[in-house]
Amino acid sequence: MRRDIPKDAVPMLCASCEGRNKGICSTLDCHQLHELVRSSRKSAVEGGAALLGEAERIDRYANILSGVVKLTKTLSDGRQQIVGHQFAPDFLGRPFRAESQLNAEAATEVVLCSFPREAIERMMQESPELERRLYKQALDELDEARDWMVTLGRKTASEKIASLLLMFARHAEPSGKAGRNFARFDLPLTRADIADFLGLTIETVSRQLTRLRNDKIICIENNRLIIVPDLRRLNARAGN
Amino acid sequence: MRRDIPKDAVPMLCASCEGRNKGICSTLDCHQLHELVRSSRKSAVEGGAALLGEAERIDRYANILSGVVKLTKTLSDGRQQIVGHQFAPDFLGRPFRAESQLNAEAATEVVLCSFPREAIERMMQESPELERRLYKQALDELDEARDWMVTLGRKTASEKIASLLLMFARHAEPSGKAGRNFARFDLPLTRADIADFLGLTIETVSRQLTRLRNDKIICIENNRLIIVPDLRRLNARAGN
DNA sequence: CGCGGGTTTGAATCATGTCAAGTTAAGTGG
DNA sequence: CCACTTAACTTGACATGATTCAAACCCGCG
Repeated sequence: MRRDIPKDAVPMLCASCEGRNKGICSTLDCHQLHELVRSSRKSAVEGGAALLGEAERIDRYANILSGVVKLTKTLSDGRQQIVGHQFAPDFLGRPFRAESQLNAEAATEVVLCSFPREAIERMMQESPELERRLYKQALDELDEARDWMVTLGRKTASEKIASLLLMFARHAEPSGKAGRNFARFDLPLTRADIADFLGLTIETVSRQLTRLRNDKIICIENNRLIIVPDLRRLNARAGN
Repeated sequence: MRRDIPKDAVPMLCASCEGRNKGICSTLDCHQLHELVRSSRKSAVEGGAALLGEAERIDRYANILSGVVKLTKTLSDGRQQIVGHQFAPDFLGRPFRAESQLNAEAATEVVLCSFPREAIERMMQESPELERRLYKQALDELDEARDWMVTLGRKTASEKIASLLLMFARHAEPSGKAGRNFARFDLPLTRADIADFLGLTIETVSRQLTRLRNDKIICIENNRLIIVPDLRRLNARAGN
């Protein structure tokens, strides 16, 4: 390996990186970090870009440094369903499987730090902390997927919309106190995306959004910026 | 610890146990197995029994040795959704969280081998193989949950029913060649369970089942035993 | 100015839910 | 062995929420 960089310092690339602070890299020591950096690659992609296709070979995993990624699945006749969203500093990838079972697409502009599959898998062998960290993320994603199953299976259209807004309100809130009762955020999804996520049509999404607006639960500016004056009222609409 | 049992032998309890062969215990050596056995408890519960309540403290995890467990979530007004099923030799539990976010209920008679939470968590620290095994199960469950999200969000009632039957056909097939094109199995769920899983009503479930029967895709005997003469035709109905 | 993507709105249709009877099958007790 | 009960399931008629199809709108951009 290389000698010229002090082993006890964090690589420059990582010093100010969110992945390093909160993501999976927080489990790595300086040595491991240096090793990973050697094969890692930082990249930015614009919204709408495909990151990974269904049944495609996976050769790189990545950390999401900023932006929102949507995970989708498609039926043979074209019906589509979003099965999850990932935010910084999530890890993007499905260890132990060579082929992807879903599509990953940038919903907004996304910045990634990617590394070869083998690098992560080797490091996972060496570092139980890393593996545990990944395990925990998988469990969290599982909890989340199951929550959405309830929403998809049992909620009405307007409850679905309210639930979605609530999720983004929680994620967008710039780690402001959790107790906050109002929210203001950019919806990173088109109506079509929302429909795909909630198992609805764009028309129904549109109708329910205007209903929420008429009832003064939300304000919509520029079709994208959402303002929720009273999160409790929105929560009530979400059926929880 | 005890001395009279040779450390290099598999504990009697485990010798013929499915968990030992295919479950998480397959990652443990004899020593670890002996340690776990000391605090483990084998139990059988009849169908319908609650294994774990929402927001309940978790103090024991378990291996499922036989039977089917259903995992459910409930909205405040009583609407219910099944969010997953577990079969032998799955591990039942949610590490790293003291409170359950879901209900677990025996769908059929179920035999469990349970152990204290701490025992597993300690052993997870010691054995990366065990942790990896659990991680893999979590990833599989995540894949499955996402598959069902597509079904819940985008499929019609009859496609949902067909998908469910297909899942049970796959799980029930006693590891007969995967290439098998017909199946015969006991439906371990009531119509109400099916409805709760697919986000439908029992009436719709009943109607779609009779439709499948009229179309000769399935035969139903005793309201419980399902025979599928041609899995490909069923698969076509499932919208894949 | 007009063009196109994303969005909203309206009216008609359809799938699924709701409500209400029946049916079947499995006890249970006389 | 025969009521009687009960739970699970089926079937029918009707109501309704969501989709479909069609049209209009809005707004940034060439």
